[in-house]
Amino acid sequence: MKKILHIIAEAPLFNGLAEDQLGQIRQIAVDKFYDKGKTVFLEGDDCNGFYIVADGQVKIYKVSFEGKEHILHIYGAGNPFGEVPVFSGRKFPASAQTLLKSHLLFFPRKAFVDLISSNPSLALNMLAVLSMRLRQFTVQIENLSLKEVPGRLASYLLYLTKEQGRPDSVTLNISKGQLASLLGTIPETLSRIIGKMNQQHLIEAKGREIKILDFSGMEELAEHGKLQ
Amino acid sequence: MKKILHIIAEAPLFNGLAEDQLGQIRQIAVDKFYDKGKTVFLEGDDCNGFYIVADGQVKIYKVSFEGKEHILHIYGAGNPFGEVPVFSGRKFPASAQTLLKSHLLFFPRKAFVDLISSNPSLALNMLAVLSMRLRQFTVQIENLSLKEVPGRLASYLLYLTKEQGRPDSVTLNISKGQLASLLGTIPETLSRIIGKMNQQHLIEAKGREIKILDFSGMEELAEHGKLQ
DNA sequence: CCAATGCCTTGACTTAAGTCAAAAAAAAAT
DNA sequence: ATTTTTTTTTGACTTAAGTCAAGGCATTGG
Repeated sequence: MKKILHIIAEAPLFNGLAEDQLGQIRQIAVDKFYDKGKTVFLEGDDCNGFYIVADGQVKIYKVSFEGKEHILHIYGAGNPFGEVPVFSGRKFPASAQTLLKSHLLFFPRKAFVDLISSNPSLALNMLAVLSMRLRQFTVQIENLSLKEVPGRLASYLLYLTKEQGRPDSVTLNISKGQLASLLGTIPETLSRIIGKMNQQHLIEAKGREIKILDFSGMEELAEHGKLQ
Repeated sequence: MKKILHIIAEAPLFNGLAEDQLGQIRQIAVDKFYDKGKTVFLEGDDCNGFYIVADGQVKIYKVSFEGKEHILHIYGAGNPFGEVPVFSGRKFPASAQTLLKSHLLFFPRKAFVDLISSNPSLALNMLAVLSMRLRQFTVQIENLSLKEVPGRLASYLLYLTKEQGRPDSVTLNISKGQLASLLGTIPETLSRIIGKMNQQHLIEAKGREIKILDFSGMEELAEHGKLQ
């Protein structure tokens, strides 16, 4: 287990803060440990603070009336989540569950708000993080409303190549069922589309390993494409 | 034309701030006037500040490769927009255009960031505004990915009844074509769905005036419904 | 008053993607 | 290793919603 202070110092949210500020933040952070598949909070729960992933993986999701689940985000180490209701209100707008055994840092609402009130640079960092989130949401809404599923999948795979730093292959870090949910579709549809992309030599998918055979073809698909 | 100071004092973003703080904000606000249908900024433009609608109406939208437009938001008096890149980066993630003759207040980036740095309560207000935006986006994504168009329309109409304070009738403040774009669909589909809702005596639509005949039926549709 | 423009609706058709059911493959447990 | 369970794929079918094209309606201006 990493030292809390180290994790805090590495988190983008607290990037560039002075050492004594990091110390103050450490004071209010609470360690929490979860097994795989455990609920961190549920939509509608009262919010008494927010979390940062120290280690592991957490999904943020909503469930429809019929029980259909849609994953909004998947967060790994360094990412904060649940920070929205700290400032906007009292209830969580979505649910959170661990996908892996996870170590989370919990920041109690009141203590954190007090801290921000006396640390303008922390406030600015927080504003930057929320703005980035809004930007990502804009992209996600654009994807959902302007693109068909193949385009969304292509976008996601290209995003993964960037994140994983290899231009010609990616490794899915979630199951295909979860990926379907993240892309706003269902496993059957996703499976068929991956099959088609294979056929057309755009990709070569074997389990969770996916080779990108035609990068520019995928880019075209992500931008404005349909699959024949 | 309303006094700038008055508009500032009324805006939710600056709610609860002390008088001298409002004075400081007024110092940096710049008046801008636009005719109907004018572009305020385009996606990809460098962001040198953000806006608040003093009077009129502004749409925030994205355009797909094929030229299909999707409206993300429509903002009226009191609402800020374009504040995301002030904190997250340099480019606007979407475009903005006036729907009506509008009076906007412009807040230059640098001056505003300086102001926030010395005003923790302003920072907290700003955090609350961004959090509310994130919450709305969550709802919008949920709508787009979990509901079909009739459900999204029902949600929107019910939202309008709340906003306009009448439980049994609403007035659209935008054209049906724009409404279609806001709901992530096209005018033809919207027209057919309004027709069906009329047939089933859920609503009675005449031009931009829509009577809600069956409120609970609409609620059910918004929550988990399909139209027969 | 009538033309003209933009907005909305309707009809016929196509298609992307969902549902249901079952088989196949992979992963986990015994 | 073999059973059990979960995940993924495939097939047949249905349906929501998009496209294209034409017509109707209404608002504005000559």
